[in-house]
This record gives sequence, C-alpha cells and structure tokens, in this order.
Amino acid sequence: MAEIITRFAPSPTGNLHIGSARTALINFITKSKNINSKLYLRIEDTDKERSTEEFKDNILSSLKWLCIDWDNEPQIQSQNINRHCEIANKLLTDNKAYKCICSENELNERREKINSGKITSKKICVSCENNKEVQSLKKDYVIRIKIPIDGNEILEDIIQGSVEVDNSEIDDYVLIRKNGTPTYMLSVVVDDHDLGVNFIIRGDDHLNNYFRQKFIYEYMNWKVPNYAHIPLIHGEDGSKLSKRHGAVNLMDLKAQGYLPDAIINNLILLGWSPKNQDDEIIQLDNIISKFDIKDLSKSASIFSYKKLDYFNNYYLRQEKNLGLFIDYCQSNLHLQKYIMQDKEKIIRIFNTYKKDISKYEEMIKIAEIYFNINFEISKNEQFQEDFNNYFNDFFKLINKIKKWEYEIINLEIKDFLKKNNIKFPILGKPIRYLLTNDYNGPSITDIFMILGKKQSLERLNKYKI
RNA sequence: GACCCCUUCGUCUAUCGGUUAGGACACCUGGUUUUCAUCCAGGAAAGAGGAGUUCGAUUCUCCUAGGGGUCGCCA
Repeated sequence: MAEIITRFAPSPTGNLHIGSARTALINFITKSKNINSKLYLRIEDTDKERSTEEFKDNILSSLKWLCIDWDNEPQIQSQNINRHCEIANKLLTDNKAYKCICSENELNERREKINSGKITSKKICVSCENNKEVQSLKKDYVIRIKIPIDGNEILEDIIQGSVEVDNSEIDDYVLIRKNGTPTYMLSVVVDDHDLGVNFIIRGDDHLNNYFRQKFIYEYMNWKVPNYAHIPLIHGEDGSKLSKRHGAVNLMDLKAQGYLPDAIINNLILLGWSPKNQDDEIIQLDNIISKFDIKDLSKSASIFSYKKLDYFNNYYLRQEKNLGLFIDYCQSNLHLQKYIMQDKEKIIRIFNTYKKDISKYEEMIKIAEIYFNINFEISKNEQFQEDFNNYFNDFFKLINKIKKWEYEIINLEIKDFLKKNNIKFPILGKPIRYLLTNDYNGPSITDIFMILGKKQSLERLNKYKI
C-alpha cells in the first residue's frame, strides 16, 4: 500500500469507547502497513463546554494500553483556532460564505418547514445573504458556508463505493459561531489539510459530512483526501453500541481484566476475516500484514461479549501472559492483598483455574476461597455413611504425607482409593466440599497443593462425623 | 418524514455465476477425565421476500420489507 497520512481525531467529551477504539485500531493497522505512513492523533476540543482534560487523558492512556501508537505529539485542535478563523474570513472575502443573524426561533421554524416537506430547499437562512446591512456587521453573527443549489456530488469511498448526493440536500452549515469560535466542520478540514492528511478513516456516521466538508476543500483549492467510512458497531439489540449494552469503555474493560490482544482480535474480526485461516486467533503483527481496508465489510456488525470472552480466555491462558495477570493483581484492590501475602499461591490458584475464567476479575472470588483464614463451609452437612467410614483413615493418610508434592499426594490418593476399593466421587466430592465449599472444581490434589498441608488439614479437621 | 447505507446459520464471517453454501463463537451429543471443566470427536443451524438477466443465481439489476446512519451556533 502507498504511503498514507491518516489521523484519529476523537473529541475529549467522554472516555474512549470500543467503537472509537476500533476506528483508531483500523487507522493504526492501515498506517502500519507502510513504514513511511503516518498516523496523527488530534484532540478535537472545540466544544469547550463538554471537553475535559480527564477525558483527554483517558483517551491517550486507553490507546497506549491497546498498543495503538501515533506519530508526533498529539495535536490540540483548540490551539489552531486563529488559523480556522483565518480560513473562514478568506471564504467570506471570496464570497463563499456569508454572515447570518437569524435567531434560534427563526431557524427552528424554518427547519420545521424543511423537515415536514413544505420547503424543498435545505437552505436554512434566506434573508441574510443578500442583506447588505447584515453583511457589513462587525460582530454578533455566525458565518455560514454557501452551498450551491444545483448539481450533485459523488464520493468514491474506499469502503462504501460510490455514493451520490444532490447539493440541494446540503444545508449552509455554520463555520464560525456567534461567539467567534470555529465549528467542528471547519476545524477538521483545516487541520486535516494543514497536517497533510491524505486518507481519512472514520465512522460512517460521518459519511454525510463528506458532502459538506468537501466544499471547503473545493473553495480553498485544496486536494481532497481519500475516504474510508467504516461501518459502526452495534450492541446485541442492533442499535448503536452504548453504555446500556455493558462495559464499553476501554478502561472499564481493563479493570475487568480483559487483555488488549483479546480486544484487538475481537474488534478486527468485526467486518473482516483473515483469508485462508480456519481459526480466528490473530494478533496485531499478523493482522497488520494480512489486513487491507478495502476488504472491510460495508455492513454494521454486532459486538458480542461472548466472543470477546472466548478470545480473552484464550489469551489469558497463554503461559507468556502470566505477567499480565500479575500486573492486574497489583492494580486490583482485592487481589493486591493476596499477591502481597503470597505471590506463589495466587499464581498457583490462577494456573489451576485459568481455563475456567474469561477475565481476571473472576479470580477475586476464587482466590477468596483459598485466602480466607476464617473459611467455613456454608452448611455443615453430614455426608453418606460410605464417606464417613473412610474419612478418618483418609485424614490420617494426608497427615502422614511428609513431602507435600503433587505427584506424591496424587499417588497416595489413588492408592487409597484402590486399597479401599471405592470410587472417587464417594470420597473426593465431600473432600472438595470441605476444602472449597464446592462439590465441583479442580482435582483435590490441586486443591491440596494450593492450600498447603497445614491449611488443608485445618479445613478437614473441622468436619466431625 | 427526507437523504444515504446495509441484509448468508442466534452472532462474527467465507463465497468474487456452477460449492454437499465453508469456518469461528455460542448451543446440543458422545469420548477422555478424580467431580465440574479443559481437551478430542460429532451434530443441529443460513442466502429477508418478489420480479427480472442468464443454460444456471447467495453472487448481477430492479421493486418491496426490515434494520442502521445523518438531518445543531455537538463532534
């Protein structure tokens, strides 16, 4: 693929969300295919009311956590306001824009007529453009771009194909607000141009914006970039992914114990799949070499937590990712206590249980069983006579073991079962219950190993026939 | 409502006019197992509907239906 200059341009009005993360990811992958390509990060903070420093930091750290890297320092859009205004004034003097003083009420009335079909033109302001008095005002006006009434525009989108919209569908949108600040529509175009962006990858909720923004490029005689409008991600119910579908912020997913590899693997498979591959496990380096944005599907896809869980389980089980679990423990209030108390023990618990969990968070409850010094079984039930007959002998046997090693314990248990000619469940299930408060779970040898001899005997000792 | 986009198993997808429509997750069954699980093997499960074009349509065209996006002095 040729050299591209692309960008990811979130507004710091919320935490980084799975949908935006996917856009960032696709930008990153696309730029990573060519060593000379660039990805810039621009914080679009022109809405000062809703933008915060916290959200900005959240976005930056979420991207870093996902291993999405960008070139140069992040750009802060609000620092370029003068430049944006300069362009707006240029458009004004070139007669490509005009001042407008319509009140909110006037605009609303007009808008209502347009939307109800009473007026076919999308022109929102009809009185200001040719009003000399308005055009010579020095303050208290907005600047609107002039969109021709006739003609149409065709976008050759990398993903959407060719899309045609009549100019009559486009309104004279605002470039400069009444308070003198530039709007998103102006700022994006100016900043993208100034950065040399030649390839824009963004959500297809922006598709319609192409037909507006295009005019600024045209009026300024700037080269129009290529566009790839990627389909949005939906929740299980088919609507745009949002909070009510579950955790959608990257940092929330991190806190639950999801891994970047799993999230990336899951996200990239929405709308794309690697060729000639039966399984769906694929990591960033491999994605970068196989992915081509042209292959991305045009239709929206549903984000599934079940599939994310599958990928996460796969990655957290990898031996090489054990370090990530340790990092997680150190950042988690509950697990922190345990790892400080006995690191080896928490690792042993994790290795025993990792096939059963889909995210690290689930380890909290499990670790609690083994670290609780006041452990009690929930009901002191009496087991079958069969079990009671053997319990004391079994207790003595365990007590007798000197070398507390997996193979030794395992052999002793097998031997005991054989000698007494009993099936495992009769002995094993109640034993597991006494040790973990659960009839099901890991092999009792594993449980003995986790608890250690002293604690194992303590727990067994509480049982009175 | 107007404009734009989308439509293959429940979900994510493969198929670039001729296939027993393939895979993955989830689900079900069986096997291994020291219970539960893991693991292994197998199974059920799809071209929204209707017209055309064609010797032949999931694939190309049109219509209908359904879904989504946009319609701000937000981005």
